Amino acid sequence: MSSPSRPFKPVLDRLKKAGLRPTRQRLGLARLLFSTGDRHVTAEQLFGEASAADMPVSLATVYNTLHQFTAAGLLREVVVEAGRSYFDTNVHDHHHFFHEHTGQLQDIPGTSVALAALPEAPPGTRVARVDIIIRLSADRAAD
Amino acid sequence: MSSPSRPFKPVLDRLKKAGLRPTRQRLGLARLLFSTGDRHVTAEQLFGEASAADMPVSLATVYNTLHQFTAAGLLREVVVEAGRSYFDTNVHDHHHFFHEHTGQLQDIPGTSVALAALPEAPPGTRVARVDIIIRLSADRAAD
DNA sequence: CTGCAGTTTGGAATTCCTCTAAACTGTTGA
DNA sequence: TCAACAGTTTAGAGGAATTCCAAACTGCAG
Repeated sequence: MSSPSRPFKPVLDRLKKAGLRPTRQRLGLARLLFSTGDRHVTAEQLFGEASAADMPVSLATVYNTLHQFTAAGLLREVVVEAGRSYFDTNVHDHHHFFHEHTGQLQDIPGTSVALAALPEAPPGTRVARVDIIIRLSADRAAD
Repeated sequence: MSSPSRPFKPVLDRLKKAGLRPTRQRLGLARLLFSTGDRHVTAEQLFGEASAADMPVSLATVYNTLHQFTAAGLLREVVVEAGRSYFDTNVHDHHHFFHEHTGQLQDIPGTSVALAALPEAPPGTRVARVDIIIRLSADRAAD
């Protein structure tokens, strides 16, 4: 059988804390998102996984849920390609490799990238976040 | 009045060098793009400017041209928001402020931001580019 | 001037995503 | 337990940005 609620309570609690009613759909999507380590998914991908797992959910709900989770701090949205949003289950401070040839996004281990200097924010603004994306292409043969 | 070909030959030459036939449309768009210092434009914006300047050009051509210029190294594409591409006339090594509240993109002066350490590229890949985007929000009143 | 490869174009098509109004469901309180 | 309502879900329409397409156009070599 399926074992519905494994390391599940934490997520359930976080949903409640965020004021999100723990519905069948949200719990199902949360399980897909959070039960296999860090992930980077698009809405379409997650929708596909849910369908494949016979978890009836509409695409609109997948979008709603991803945005609600993001607002609640359970996910982080990463923009690397025009016209496609990735959602990252790792909400800690970190940056990304983006494989341009495959469209794959990958976390960069915490400390191996850092800013030497952060410029001052223009007057009237404050830094909301710093995104660093290292774009990778397939290696050309040795020079 | 309008003085059609001021600091124009350089662009014309660059187009030729890139194998792009210097057509009416491409020259016109190049003038809009390159005659007023560094800019960050979207396709729709540029299309609007061309229309306003009585420069007949279709939206499809604006898209084609922006991509061809980018491929030729005259422009650089910057992705900060899902579903909208900015094209930057500054192709030198630099990074960006992004004003989340206005959608405005702004160059960060060359040296005021730099990486302390660049992680090794995963096997089989090489670093194509590093994008740093500092996202700004409106300053909340003094803490 | 002619011919053609390279360009441009309007409109249809596509892709992602959001909106809407109606149906549904967790929770609360009697 | 159960009614009732606010919060959710949903299918499909709607929308924004971008690409595709096939026909018309235009630099440029000869």
